[in-house]
Amino acid sequence: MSPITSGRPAKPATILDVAAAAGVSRQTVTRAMNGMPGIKESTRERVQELARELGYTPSRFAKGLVQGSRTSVGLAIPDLTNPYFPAFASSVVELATRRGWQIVVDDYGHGGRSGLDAVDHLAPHVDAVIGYLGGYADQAQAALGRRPLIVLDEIPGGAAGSINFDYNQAAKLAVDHLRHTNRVRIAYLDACESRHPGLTPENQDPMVPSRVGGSGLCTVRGKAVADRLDQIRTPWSLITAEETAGAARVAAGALFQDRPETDGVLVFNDLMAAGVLKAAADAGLRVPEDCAVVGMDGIPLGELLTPELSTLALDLREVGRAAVELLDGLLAGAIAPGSDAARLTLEHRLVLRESA
Amino acid sequence: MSPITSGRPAKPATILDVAAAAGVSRQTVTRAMNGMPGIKESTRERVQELARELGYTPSRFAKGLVQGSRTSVGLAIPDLTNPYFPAFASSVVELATRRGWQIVVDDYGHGGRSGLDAVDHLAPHVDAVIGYLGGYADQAQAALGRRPLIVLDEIPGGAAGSINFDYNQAAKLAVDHLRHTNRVRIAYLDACESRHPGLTPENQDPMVPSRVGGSGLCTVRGKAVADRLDQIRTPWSLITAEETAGAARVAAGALFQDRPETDGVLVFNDLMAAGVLKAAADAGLRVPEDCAVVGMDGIPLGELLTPELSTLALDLREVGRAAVELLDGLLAGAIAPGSDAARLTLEHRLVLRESA
DNA sequence: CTGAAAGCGCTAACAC
DNA sequence: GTGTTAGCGCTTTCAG
Repeated sequence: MSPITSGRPAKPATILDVAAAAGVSRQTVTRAMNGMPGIKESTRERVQELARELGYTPSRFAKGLVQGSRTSVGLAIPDLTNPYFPAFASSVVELATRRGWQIVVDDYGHGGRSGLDAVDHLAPHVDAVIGYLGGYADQAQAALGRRPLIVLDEIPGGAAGSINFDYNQAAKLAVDHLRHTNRVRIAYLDACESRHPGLTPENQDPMVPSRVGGSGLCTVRGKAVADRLDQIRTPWSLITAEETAGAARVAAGALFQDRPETDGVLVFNDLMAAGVLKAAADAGLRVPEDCAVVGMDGIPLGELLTPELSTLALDLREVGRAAVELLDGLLAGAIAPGSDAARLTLEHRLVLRESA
Repeated sequence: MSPITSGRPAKPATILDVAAAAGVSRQTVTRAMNGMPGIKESTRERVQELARELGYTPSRFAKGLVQGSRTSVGLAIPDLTNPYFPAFASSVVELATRRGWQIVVDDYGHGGRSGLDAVDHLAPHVDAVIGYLGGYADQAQAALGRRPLIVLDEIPGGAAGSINFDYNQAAKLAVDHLRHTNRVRIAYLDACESRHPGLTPENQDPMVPSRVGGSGLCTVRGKAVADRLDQIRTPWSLITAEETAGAARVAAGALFQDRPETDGVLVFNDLMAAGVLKAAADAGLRVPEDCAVVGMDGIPLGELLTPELSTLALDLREVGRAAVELLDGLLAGAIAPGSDAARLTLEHRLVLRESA
């Protein structure tokens, strides 16, 4: 029988405990545990057996200290509950794993935490952060020191890397499509109270009136849509809702009630667009005959809805790939932090399915 | 100006570099960086400034080695792309973060990796693992040594903790509902080639014939459904598909073609049920009038579908909470590994919406 | 094949 | 207030 089989040690066993139990030096234990050469097979087995019995697990800290870490990347995400983010995360995790990196996630969507809180929480444990922070790029990069931060969908500021989306291009695609299909009473449903990048005073356009209920545009997405709409002199209304399908459903319900002439709705994201589709059904509206609906994101969810959602689609696996490769370049020193090469802009495609 | 402002050091700065630059001892640097008392404010600021300039970041390994780790938990997940898993992960991440734990995720759904691969990958970096491994409980627990493993939805074997679902109860709920609403030609769509726990030889029932195309039941879920169906002597057919909405749509399409008399379909999970709903629409079937559809999982997606999906719902936040609390107990020694208290069984609720 | 020394970067204790 | 001394648990030399 084994010398020590029972009793759960308060202190976990160390390499010395195993060495002592086996009557060998700690080197021999290292060699046995790590499959290193220069050790007799019988010794190795004996040591491994003892290690198992003692419940010995090498300290990842001691190991990391002496060997240099495998790289670990923080992933800061506002809400795992919005399918957009898992879709993105899935891609990041896959590519990162393939590189032998590990991903530490922080979903900061609960308990009133911010993207900056997430970075602060991650900072002590990671070598870099990729995140949708909703506007703390500078402070977050400061918290990370020299370790690279890649922000998505926000003003990059001092962040080492950034990925942005060309919403002007996207808005043009969608708005023009709506107009070309003869939609003349267009509404845009924006997300508010969101963790998405707000408009700064500079790019806040006082000429864009709040069309409904005195509320205004909240997001750069909204700004781009408004600009395009105004540019082609199309009357439109603005509504806003929290960034959930349920809230969007309610808001769109009110819209369809107040302005039954609405014949096209462009929506902040696909999840909210799903709510709009529901609201249209609630109101007895046929989509797209009575009213077209266009979402934004391109998440797989869109294809499961009825009618299937037309949307400004991002290739999310591609976005993830871009983030990971950018980080790789930054980490390797191949890309300079803050340089042009570290400032990516991706474009949406207009994917027409059934809803528009 | 600062003494060293440019040049990216190959070796990251250590506490000694900062101490040297500031002309103080490393202890003082520690005190400055960690907001510890017993240091002059001016010194603290000077040191912090220098640290920033040198790009100094305390080594998490050295820190962990000396302080004892914050606990880090691996989360092994088969596919972030199935909304079920992010919903679960969201809950786990929230509760874990609240405890100051960090979560390292591994989505093993890509590149032919298994749940065991995921655990092997996570093992060196974590103090425990929570995961849907799809059947490697014993080997995974062995890989973790004394560190607790909590497996979900599989035979727990030697895993320290486990969470299972009472599929017999669930199957009864759904099947009986279908029968009580006079569905007489019921089909069950099972997931195959899945990472879900297969039937072991012991619980494989040779009396359950393969009803369609020579394929058989793959999952314990399927077994429970089959048992209940047979028990109440209801004729039924079995079809199988890969665990995606698209595959389910194709499979269900074939079913509706081959057996147009089918008036009720029970589906392995909600994602696949979404595909079945699509297939029904493709076939011109009205749901639930012509054919009822019942899913399993209770993910929010179900409410966005048309018709809204009736389903055997799990409270996923609750499942996450159970996993985290169980792990907490295990880690604290309040719950003994493998004991009854570490073997949880949760139940589904039948949530009736529009599709059945 | 095995052991002894040295040191990774940090912080807890104690000095001063 | 600040510096000095000891390790944390492990792997890398380098000797035997």
